[in-house]
Amino acid sequence: MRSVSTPFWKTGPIWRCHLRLSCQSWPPLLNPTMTASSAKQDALRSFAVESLPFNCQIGGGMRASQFFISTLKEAPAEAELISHKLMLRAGLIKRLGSGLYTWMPLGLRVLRKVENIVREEMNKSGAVELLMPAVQPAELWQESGRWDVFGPQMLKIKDRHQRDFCFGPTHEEVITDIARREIKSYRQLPLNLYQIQTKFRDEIRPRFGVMRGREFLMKDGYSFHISYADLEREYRNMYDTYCRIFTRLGLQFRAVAADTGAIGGTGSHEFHVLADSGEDAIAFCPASDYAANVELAEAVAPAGVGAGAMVAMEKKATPGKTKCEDVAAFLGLPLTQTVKAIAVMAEKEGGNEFVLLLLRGDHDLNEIKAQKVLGELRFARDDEIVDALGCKAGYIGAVGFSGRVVADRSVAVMSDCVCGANEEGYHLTGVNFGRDLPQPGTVADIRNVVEGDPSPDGRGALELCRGIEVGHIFQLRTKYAEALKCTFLDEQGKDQVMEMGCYGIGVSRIVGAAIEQGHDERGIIFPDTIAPFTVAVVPMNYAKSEAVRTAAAALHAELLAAGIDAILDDRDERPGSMFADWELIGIPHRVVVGERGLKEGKLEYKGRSDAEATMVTATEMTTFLKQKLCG
RNA sequence: CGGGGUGUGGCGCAGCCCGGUAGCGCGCUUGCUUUGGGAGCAAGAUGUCGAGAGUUCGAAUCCCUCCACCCCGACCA
Repeated sequence: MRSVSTPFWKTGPIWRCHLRLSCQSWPPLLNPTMTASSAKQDALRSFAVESLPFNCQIGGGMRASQFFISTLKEAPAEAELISHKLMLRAGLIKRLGSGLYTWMPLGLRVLRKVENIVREEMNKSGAVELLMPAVQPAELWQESGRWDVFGPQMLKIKDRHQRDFCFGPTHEEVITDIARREIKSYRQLPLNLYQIQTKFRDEIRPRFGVMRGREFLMKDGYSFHISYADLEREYRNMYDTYCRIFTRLGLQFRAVAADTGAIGGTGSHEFHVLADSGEDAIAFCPASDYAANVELAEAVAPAGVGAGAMVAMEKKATPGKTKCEDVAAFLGLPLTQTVKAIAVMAEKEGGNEFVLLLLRGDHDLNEIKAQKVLGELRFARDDEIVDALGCKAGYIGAVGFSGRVVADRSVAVMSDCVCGANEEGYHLTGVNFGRDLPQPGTVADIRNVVEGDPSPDGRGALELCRGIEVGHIFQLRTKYAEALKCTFLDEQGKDQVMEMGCYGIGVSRIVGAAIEQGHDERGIIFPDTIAPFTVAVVPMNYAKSEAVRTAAAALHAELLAAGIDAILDDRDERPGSMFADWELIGIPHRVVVGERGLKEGKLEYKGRSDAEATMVTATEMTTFLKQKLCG
């Protein structure tokens, strides 16, 4: 709120400081008598040319001495995640407040490259770009009913007349308002509008740098249709477009069937960048296109039924063995033959009901699934367990228990299993449903899927991985169109509610996700398509060797002419520190220009992930690099 | 919001228990030497010790209040 209520002119000293800084960037214009080395003047000249507005962020050549590079040897203590640490160390971002980051020049180049790829592919798909206000009046949100529903995640602000506004966390309301005002006829449909814009969500806990910032850059698109069939067609078009975008970004990703969550509507897919640090667990089937969030993935019963009862039930002493793993090891039986009983209290009219949930020893409870069966529930307290079973947790089981039992599908097909004896220090072996205890009252899917489970589509086994959600597409259907009366006249001249889809991409999050996926002990490894610069030209002994200076400048110019985004490191740093910088920053290709190689007419090439450098004839370097960049 | 933790120069940290001169490494500035993997020597600059109130002759250190930030949980691009 402080930033909102403090007028910018009261931040005078900072403001003036910026002015002074920018003046210093322009000495050739303001102070022509300034003295500088010829190399530096050269650099300033090229900086001035490249700084013209029509040649803005991407493209154009750059010299390292004039670019704002600030790398750190040690990562600030605030960062935990590898991508966050590397972004801070490489100087791509600086933190202003919790979940608020400045994109430094180097980082902004990456962000803009991601943004441009998203924009190009969206344009190719037939979507049309527009830009909506970040600040939105409360009335629209009240009309859709979300002013109160959205909750504290929405930053609400007041203007000088005490009128309510919010800093847009999303734009369904605004776009639907545009559509209802501007679209009158079926002839104007379908239409897909998108924007790339800053959103603000007052996250409960911002973390991981730009991966979960409060202010972030998002591509959000919205489509309008005369029929559900046409929405489905466009949804498929966006699905394909998203696949092209993430492929071009050089990311390993997966489209995942998703819940529709708070935004509502039916059909929905999330796009996840695969990374071990991802916040979401994903189950997928390599043999088919099945993929789902682990919380949602259906755990089907193992194929076939168990072998049937082979042995008699026996009570075995298992002193001190309370975990399934320990019991199985102690008895010399496989973990998959044990059954764990989890005691919960399910909410019921007129008090709670004590329920035993049965899971195979190697499986974990999925509380969301269990709640779908039992309603609201919590774990039972120790005293409640003793009351119901006469025994403390660790040795409990369903044998002799007369209350409600919910068994997971995979437990229902087990035989000769091991479970607690409801007596401290004892377990039962050879337990069979229908013989030693009644069949469970309810059989349901109440566990998380595990690696190797059959895919719900029956086409192979599931594998697990973790992912970072970078995109999400929804079929909104008529949720917002109805609330905001967004209608059109059909061919019969009848009023119809529009079908809508919405399609989001977390542009700034992609930068973090790409780094999670591409890094090593030396730093970031950017894909060619989004690296801040594609090639670093690194001269050895730049200040003293005219041959090196000439060759480096010539190569730099040649690369730029060939359309390759190259930076010339004219800082005359020591070689080790230049190498370390470019490796930390993640520039994918490096060319070293040194007197040693020049004597034989050669330059040294090294890809960011290559173990060894390659000598390349100087005259062939540009061709060589072009091939590298295509392949 | 619940739980855990941290605030000391640009970054990483020590000092706090046991009150008395604010310190180290990196970075920065200047000079000389060095120049194919984060150089060496020398000289320097940079701190309202997160803020406020209190105890005390004296507070980075003890007490109180507040703030900021980070980490673990429920939300989401």
